[in-house]
Amino acid sequence: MTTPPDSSAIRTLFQNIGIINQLSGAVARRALGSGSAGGANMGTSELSVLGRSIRIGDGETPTKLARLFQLSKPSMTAIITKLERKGFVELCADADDARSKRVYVTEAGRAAHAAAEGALGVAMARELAGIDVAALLTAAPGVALLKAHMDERRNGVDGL
Amino acid sequence: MTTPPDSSAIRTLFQNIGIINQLSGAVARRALGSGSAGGANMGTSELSVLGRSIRIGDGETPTKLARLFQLSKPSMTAIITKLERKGFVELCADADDARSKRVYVTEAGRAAHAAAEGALGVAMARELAGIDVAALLTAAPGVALLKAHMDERRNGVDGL
DNA sequence: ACTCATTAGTTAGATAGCTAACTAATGAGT
DNA sequence: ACTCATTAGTTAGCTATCTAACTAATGAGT
Repeated sequence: MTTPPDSSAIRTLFQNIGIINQLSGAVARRALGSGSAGGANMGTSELSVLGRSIRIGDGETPTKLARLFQLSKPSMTAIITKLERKGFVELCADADDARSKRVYVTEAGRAAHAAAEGALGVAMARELAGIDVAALLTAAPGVALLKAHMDERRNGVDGL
Repeated sequence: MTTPPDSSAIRTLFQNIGIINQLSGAVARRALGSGSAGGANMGTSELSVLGRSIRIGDGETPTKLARLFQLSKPSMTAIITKLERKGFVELCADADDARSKRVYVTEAGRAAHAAAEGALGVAMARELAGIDVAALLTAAPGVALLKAHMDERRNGVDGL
């Protein structure tokens, strides 16, 4: 009973997810890297952090951001340091809690985000050209379910 | 027309895929790492290469394996070197083509593979305990489609 | 008001993937 | 038979992630 009957299908699913992740990462890296079309020279994680801070609101703590993206705290430190060096975010001390910092997006950060989003959108559209988008999106609910399940499992497992 | 109307849903899909990949990688690493339950101390890529060579047949060249798993040639060199050091595979020169090598799985490799598969199966079953497997598998066709599409796109893009 | 477990952030070191560039062998075109 | 583009595999160096362990601040329990 340890291994369900569908284990082969599930293994294939995870393997395909791994390959997709790898290939899409390569596409994104190429788009953001030293791109001609407004490429802003940032990594995909940097873009995600910037995007969330712009869309939903900045002033979050690094640890909160690490949790949101399911990244370790050291990884988030590294990402924020890179963004700060580029002048895309500013780190301010939290008035109430001297342990915490708050991340704010600068104007330069907003501009870089817009440019990078544009470049990435173009690259992804090109990458997905010709695919049956409706068929592709049938995967979304199952994937979201799996992500939510694993999120829950993880939370509380180890030190974020 | 560069950015389709569903771009937000697609972005979420890719983001969820990235998180799933990361979390499942952590689960697998824990299961294979220094595991008590027959943990064979190998990485997931090593296990995949071993598994494919056992199930479908060994004697493949490293480059062929790299293509099959959509990994770069240097990565495959690293994986095979690790497997060889552990005594799980043997590398033989190809008689017909002096540039090529052939990868054969040893008896120790077969045993290690069985142990690792068992440990991983248990870990994955535990990880997925309580999930709606049928709902999960509704994602499989869409994911397979996307993987196939990106596979095709990639082939011929750069030097494998 | 002390003590001590918890939390925020960082530092150090390991790992697995990548690209670029190299060597050696092959084979196609002249 | 030469030349040269292609292919197999490796090496070197980069990047992004991780875990483990650390410091400093917080706050709950006594």
